[in-house]
Amino acid sequence: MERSNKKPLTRIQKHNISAILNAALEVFSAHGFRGSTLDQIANKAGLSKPNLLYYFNGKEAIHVALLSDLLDTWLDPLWALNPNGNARDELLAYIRRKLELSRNFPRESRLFANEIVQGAPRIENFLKGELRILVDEKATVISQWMDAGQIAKLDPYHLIFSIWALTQHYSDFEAQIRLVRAGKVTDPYDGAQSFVETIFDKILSP
Amino acid sequence: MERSNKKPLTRIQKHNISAILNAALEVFSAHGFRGSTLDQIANKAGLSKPNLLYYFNGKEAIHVALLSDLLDTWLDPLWALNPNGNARDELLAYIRRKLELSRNFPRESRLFANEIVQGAPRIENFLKGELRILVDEKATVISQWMDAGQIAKLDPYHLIFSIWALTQHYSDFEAQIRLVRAGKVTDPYDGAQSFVETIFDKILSP
DNA sequence: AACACAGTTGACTAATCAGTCAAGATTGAT
DNA sequence: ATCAATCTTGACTGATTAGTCAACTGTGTT
Repeated sequence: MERSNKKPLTRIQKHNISAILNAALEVFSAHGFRGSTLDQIANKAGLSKPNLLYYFNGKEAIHVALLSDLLDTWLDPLWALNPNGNARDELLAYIRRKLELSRNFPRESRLFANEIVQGAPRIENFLKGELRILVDEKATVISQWMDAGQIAKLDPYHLIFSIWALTQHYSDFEAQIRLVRAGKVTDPYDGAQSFVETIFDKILSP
Repeated sequence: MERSNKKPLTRIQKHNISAILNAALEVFSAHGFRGSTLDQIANKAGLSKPNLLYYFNGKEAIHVALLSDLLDTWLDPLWALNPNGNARDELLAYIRRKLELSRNFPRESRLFANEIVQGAPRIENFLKGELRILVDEKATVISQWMDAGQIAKLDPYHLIFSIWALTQHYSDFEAQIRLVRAGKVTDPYDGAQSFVETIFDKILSP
């Protein structure tokens, strides 16, 4: 993550590292990696640029730290899908968790989106490694639910992608929703949960 | 669009301007505005950088030219939604057009996505102007269809957003789909059309 | 109080990149 | 073939930006 590999962090280190990561998340998610500057990040973190580089070995290192923090969080909701639970309840709970993640961590979601739209150069290994294995595993579970007649028969992969698409749309394309609904709606998430749950309820009906 | 406002374009102008726009679309959609360089674009277009700047007044001008070409195309499928047609047929046709646009113009779609994810700084006026008016108009049409009992009652705005989310996901997040399905599936659009049509058929059922 | 180490910074460097310019090459109409 | 307009480019400039460094200040442990 940062410079050292020895354990104990001082009070000042903890404070500054978290200030840097928070500032970097703000800046990277809004402007992309190339569009962000160390000065912007240092500024937002309340540090000088050399001071920022005292804690991280470079721009790339900050970005990597953010992404690896993020990827674990990203897997969690899908991990929690319980093969022994009720199919519809489990999937709707997954959808709810994913939507909440989008709502509560829009900057993280956009950081991820920026990365993917530009071809996922830095998280290729995560996508075709950990994520792929998890998705395969859960797609199998979903298939079994479908075969047992608990939910409608659909392509389980496309089903998972559709959940990602719909839930992340509200954070990643928030600017579009906000501007198209300008004046009428202040919170882009207004009505999103009930809408998404309603349509997936219909989609999953056998 | 470019330097002059007098009419007739020479053979060389036509050729080079289209080579530049094509190269720029390739580069901007893959790396974002800030992540792209004039050298990359000039290179891909087979021109020297000064020569490229002979045709366009700057990096920004190329980007603006691409975006304004794109925005018209973007409105078309929604424009075509016919208030006097059959609700379900019209909506499914819209979904099909939108998915085809994603499949046939993935670079354009990603250019747009890059712009939105980063807060839509350059197309704010389009979003809260033309697009907003069109969306309001079509949302009203959809509401009337719902009131007439032709399709299920849902929030028409969220319905439109969900169509955008699902269809654009296949081009904008293509890298994710490709890597998660690596080895098993070569074309990310495989099965997409039938999946998307199936679920919207269910969603729209009264 | 003294000292070692953690933390901080102004002033740099080197690289990258958008954009300029003046001079030269090509084109096509006559 | 001539010539004016169009087209092309090597060699620049100036701005921005990632990253360095040596010198300085603050902290907490004894």
